[in-house]
Amino acid sequence: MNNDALSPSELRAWLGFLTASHLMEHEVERQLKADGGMSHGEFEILISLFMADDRRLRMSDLARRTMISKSRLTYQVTQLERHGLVRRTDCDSDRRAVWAELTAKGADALAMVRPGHRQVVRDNLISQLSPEELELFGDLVNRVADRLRERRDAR
Amino acid sequence: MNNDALSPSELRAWLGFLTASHLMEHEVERQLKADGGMSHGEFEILISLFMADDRRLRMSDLARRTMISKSRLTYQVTQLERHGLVRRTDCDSDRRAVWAELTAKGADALAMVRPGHRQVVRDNLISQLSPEELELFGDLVNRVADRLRERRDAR
DNA sequence: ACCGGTTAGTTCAAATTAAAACCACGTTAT
DNA sequence: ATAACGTGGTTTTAATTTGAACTAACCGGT
Repeated sequence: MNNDALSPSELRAWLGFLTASHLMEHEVERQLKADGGMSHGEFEILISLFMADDRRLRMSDLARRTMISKSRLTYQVTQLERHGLVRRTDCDSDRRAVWAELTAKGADALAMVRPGHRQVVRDNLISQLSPEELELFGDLVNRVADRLRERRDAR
Repeated sequence: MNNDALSPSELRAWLGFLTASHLMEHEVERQLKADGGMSHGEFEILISLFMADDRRLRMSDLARRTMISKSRLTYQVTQLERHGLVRRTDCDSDRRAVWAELTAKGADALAMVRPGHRQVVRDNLISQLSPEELELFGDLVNRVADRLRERRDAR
C-alpha cells in the first residue's frame, strides 16, 4: 500500500472536506439552538421520526438512521420525552423493543426550526454549487458514504 | 427567500455530505484511538504544532487552526501535556500568551499514528474519486468552507 | 424444554464538551 | 496617567458523550 504523504490536491480535498463539515456542523448547531433550542442530534431524531411511517421508529432503527450510539440515543430521547416532543411506547411484537413516537408538540417544534435549517443548507451549501456541480457533488459524497458504510459493516 | 422543501438532488447532496462526514469522523476517530490512543481533536493539535515553525503555536492560533473552542483547547492541551506530548511555555512578547510546543515524545506519537491516518483518508475518500473528481471536489468543499468562514466572521 | 449466542435497550461511571464568568495583560484615546 | 475596551487563556459548572456492563427477551439447534 502506498504510504507517501498525500499530494497537494489530495490534501486540499481532505482538509477542505474536514473544514467544511466542521463549520457546517457548527452553523447548523447554532441555527437550531437559536430558533428552537435544540441540538443537531435532537433535530435528526425528530426529523427521522417525522419521516417514518406513523411517525415512530424503534430505538435501534432510530439509532441506525441517525448514526447516534445506543446510549446517547437513550439519553437524547429521554430529554426529548421530558420536553414532550417524543413519547416512548412498548412494542407488541417484540417485548424488548421500544417505539419512539413523535408527538404533536414535537411536530410543532420541528416546524418551528425547519425553515431556518433549510436556509442554512441553501445559503452555505446549495448556493455555492451550480446545478451540475450539485449533481456531481451528490454522487461523490454518497460514493464516499457508501464506502465507509461498507467498511464499517465489515467489522 | 425561497423556503420550499429541498429538491431531491439538493437533499441527496446534503444528506450525503452529512453522512459522509459523520462516518468519516467515526472512522478517523476509530483508527487514531486504535493506533495511538488519541482522539481526532488531539491529533489535530499535534499535527498543527508539527507543521508550525519551531513546532509551536500560541493557544489562540492553535484554536483558530483546529477550530477548537478556547475552553476545549485548554482541556485538551492539558491532557496532552499530562502525557508529555506537548509542553506549555510562557511567551516573552506578550505575557498573556502561552506557547504550546510539540515535544519529541509528541512527534513520536504522531509518527506512530500518521500512516494509519493517511490510509483511512486514502481508502475512504481519495480512492473513491478520479483525479479530475478529486480536483473538483477540492474546489467545491473549499468554496463551501470559505462561505461558512465568511458568514461566521461576519458575526 | 433448554442452552448458547444475539439483539434491544438501559444504566453507570468516567471523560469530554459547552458556555459563561473570570483574571491578567495589552491598546487606544483622552 | 488612566479609563475603556479588546484579547489571551483559564476556571467553573452543568450538560453531554462514551464505553463497558448489565438485564431482558428473541432465536436456532438440540
